[in-house]
Amino acid sequence: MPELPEVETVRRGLEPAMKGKTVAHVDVRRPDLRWPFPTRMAERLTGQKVLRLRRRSKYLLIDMESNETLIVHLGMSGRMLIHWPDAPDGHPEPEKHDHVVFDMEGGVRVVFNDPRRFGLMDMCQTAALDRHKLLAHIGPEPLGNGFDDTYLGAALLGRKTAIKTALLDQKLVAGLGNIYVCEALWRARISPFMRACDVPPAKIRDLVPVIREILVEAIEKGGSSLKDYRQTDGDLGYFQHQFAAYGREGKPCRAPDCKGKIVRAAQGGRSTFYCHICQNVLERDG
DNA sequence: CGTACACCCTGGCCGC
DNA sequence: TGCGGCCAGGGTGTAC
Repeated sequence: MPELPEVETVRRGLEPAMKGKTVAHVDVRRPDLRWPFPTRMAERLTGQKVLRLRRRSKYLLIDMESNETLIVHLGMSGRMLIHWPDAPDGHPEPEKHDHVVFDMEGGVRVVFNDPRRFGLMDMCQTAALDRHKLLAHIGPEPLGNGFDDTYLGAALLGRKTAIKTALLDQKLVAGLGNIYVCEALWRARISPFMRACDVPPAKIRDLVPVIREILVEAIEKGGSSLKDYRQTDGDLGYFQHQFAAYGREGKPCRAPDCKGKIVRAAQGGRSTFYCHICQNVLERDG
């Protein structure tokens, strides 16, 4: 599902289609996603040039020349499909879950498709983005300078919730979802069930570079599939990465010389994947 | 404030 | 084959 690396991949993929181009037409094909679309969204975007595309956490930020920013969240199943103008049969007819169609000057079409409609869009003054309800309380970017072991140690202090749950908290660190949290804990050999405040300082020091490595690797792999971005299936390879833990229930642990198997357990209503040997999970409490 | 959990939504999959 | 039930899960809202 779209976590930080996937959103970053989408951002990079959209740049050649949108950056520096003027929005010629916007077709809003249903009234709402998770929330109603911003008022007069189509009118506010039409005729405006896209200055740049940014990302904050899992949010895609599209800055317009009008000093407004379009905020896009892909939710669970959201995609941005690009239809280039040189396609032999022109643009295909919109499909059932194509909710917003952006026609750019020059003929490129960008389609927001989201079957489950957990995605959302909003607009706000670019200068006021930091104060926007969705962005104001998000923690530091894991690939930025604000995320280091000093910060993480302080953030986990006194938190009794499981480290798995804590890392999913966007106020603690931005952009991590279920997949990359499972992968990071596996790689750092930390039990997902351990209370956040009980994670030893040495493990916290391990966790910071591990999280960075995993995200960077995932972005690089997403980037390598960008050449396929023109394909109408729009698949960015969300599940093409080689995960070590996520989704590998019952399969052998990939750690060298480890004879363990990946286990799946419910934690906070969602699946956690881990190796009970590497991650030293005894019962259910780390 | 921290913590826990229900809820939103659809498509895919599994078992009967 | 058809159908019910469950699962995926990010973020919000509510309750304790």
